[in-house]
Amino acid sequence: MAGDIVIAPTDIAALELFRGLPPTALGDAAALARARHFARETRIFSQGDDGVRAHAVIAGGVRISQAGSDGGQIVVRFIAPGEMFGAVALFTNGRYPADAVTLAATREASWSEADLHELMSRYPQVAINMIRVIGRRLQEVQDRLREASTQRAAQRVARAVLRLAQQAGHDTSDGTAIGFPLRRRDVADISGTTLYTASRFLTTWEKRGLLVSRNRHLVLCRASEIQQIAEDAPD
Amino acid sequence: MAGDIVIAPTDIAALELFRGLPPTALGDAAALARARHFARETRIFSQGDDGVRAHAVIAGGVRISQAGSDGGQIVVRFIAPGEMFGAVALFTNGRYPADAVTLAATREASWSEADLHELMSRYPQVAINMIRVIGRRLQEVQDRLREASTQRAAQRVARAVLRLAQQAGHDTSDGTAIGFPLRRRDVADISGTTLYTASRFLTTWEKRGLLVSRNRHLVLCRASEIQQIAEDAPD
DNA sequence: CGCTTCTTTGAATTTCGTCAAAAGGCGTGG
DNA sequence: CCACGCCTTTTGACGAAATTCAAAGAAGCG
Repeated sequence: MAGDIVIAPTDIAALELFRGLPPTALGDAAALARARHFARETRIFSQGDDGVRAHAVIAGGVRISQAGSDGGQIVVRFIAPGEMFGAVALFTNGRYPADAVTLAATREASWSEADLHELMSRYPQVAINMIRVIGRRLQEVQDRLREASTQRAAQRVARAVLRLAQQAGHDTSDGTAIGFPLRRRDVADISGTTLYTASRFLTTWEKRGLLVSRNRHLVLCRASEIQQIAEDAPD
Repeated sequence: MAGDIVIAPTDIAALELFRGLPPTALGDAAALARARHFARETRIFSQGDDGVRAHAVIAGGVRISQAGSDGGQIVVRFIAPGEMFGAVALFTNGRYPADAVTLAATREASWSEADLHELMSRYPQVAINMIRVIGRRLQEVQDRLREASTQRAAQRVARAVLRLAQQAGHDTSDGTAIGFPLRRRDVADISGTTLYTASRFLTTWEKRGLLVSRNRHLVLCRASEIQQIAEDAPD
């Protein structure tokens, strides 16, 4: 299920956490990293686990989801290549606050708490990068919170797919394709709505030619019209 | 409206951002700080402003609220004494992402971007503290996002007042009083519901004796029963 | 004492979640 | 290669929760 693999310094250089660091720092980071490979739909860690490490996706994708004491769950975030995950818990209470499950076959690297602190004290830029990454995510989650409280389901679903395209989209002949597979359930859980409501909107939009959904992969054909829906009220 | 005032190192020592620092560091921080005093309902900064500084409340309270392109707005957070605010923008895009307005007469301190970076490079613990603070807030906002998406209005309002009591509550003869004044509108905006819905629940609970609302100050009398409402479904 | 702001309460409307069931797609194993 | 089964998606009907609109009452402030 989880196989150890080698990791190249060029992989490390592509991570947001180590942006702008000198080659020696990248070498240090690579030397301290534990690299692994996971199959699709494999759990990397679970909510409540201790032994927290700082993770980053090299290739593939990860779904970070959070379940409440009641049944309800949301997708906190999807992690695309280059992004880190699970690291905030190192600085708060030492337990993962959410589940991490691969969306597809995935390569990841991770660092222990001690090693990350070592890297941060040796290269303060790592701490600065981390503040920037967490800060951006804080602002993004705050935006989503505002949307969840003030906007309707159609707008939230539209914004969610736009954000995903921004985060992990690559251009194809017929539009912007989102880099990892998403079920309707995933779209619902990141939009803050139900499977049924998300399905209704996506199907409607597909019939209008705004997007295409093929084999759990979304392709946005007319992003500007989806943007319209995100801003206006209509369904 | 805004008057400059002196600031004592003991005030600095009480700030979450400078926790665990040696006295010399506190002195440096105090020397670089700009301290000011604001009357009630005064705007400290506005969404979109540049010239970002890192702020902290010494005494009083601040409402951080965010408005979308549509009319809708939410309260992102209330800032109690000792807490920082407005600092994340220093590491992201250099513009305040929200409005900051005083809830009551308030003393605050603030640092320029250059001075904060200076303090961080001289005392790395400041950067670590900042990561911890932002990390905690990220987790808190994620919790609220999950609640907004999966729980009903009654539960969200109940959780909001419990969180506020936790954050800024002090015990009195008849229960836990929240340290700053809150209108129904404020409670609604932080619960992700409307003024009317929030009012209905609060008056219902007040009639049941779970809490008291006097002159815009909330006092939680039976926190355990409010906790019940937050966990169960009933109104 | 009058004005403004805040709060309460009622009634109608709407959105969205819930439940149920059928149809589709994909991979696996025979 | 086909058939079977499981997972995913679609679609309809219903109901409940909460927003919206309206208006009156209460409270603080000058």
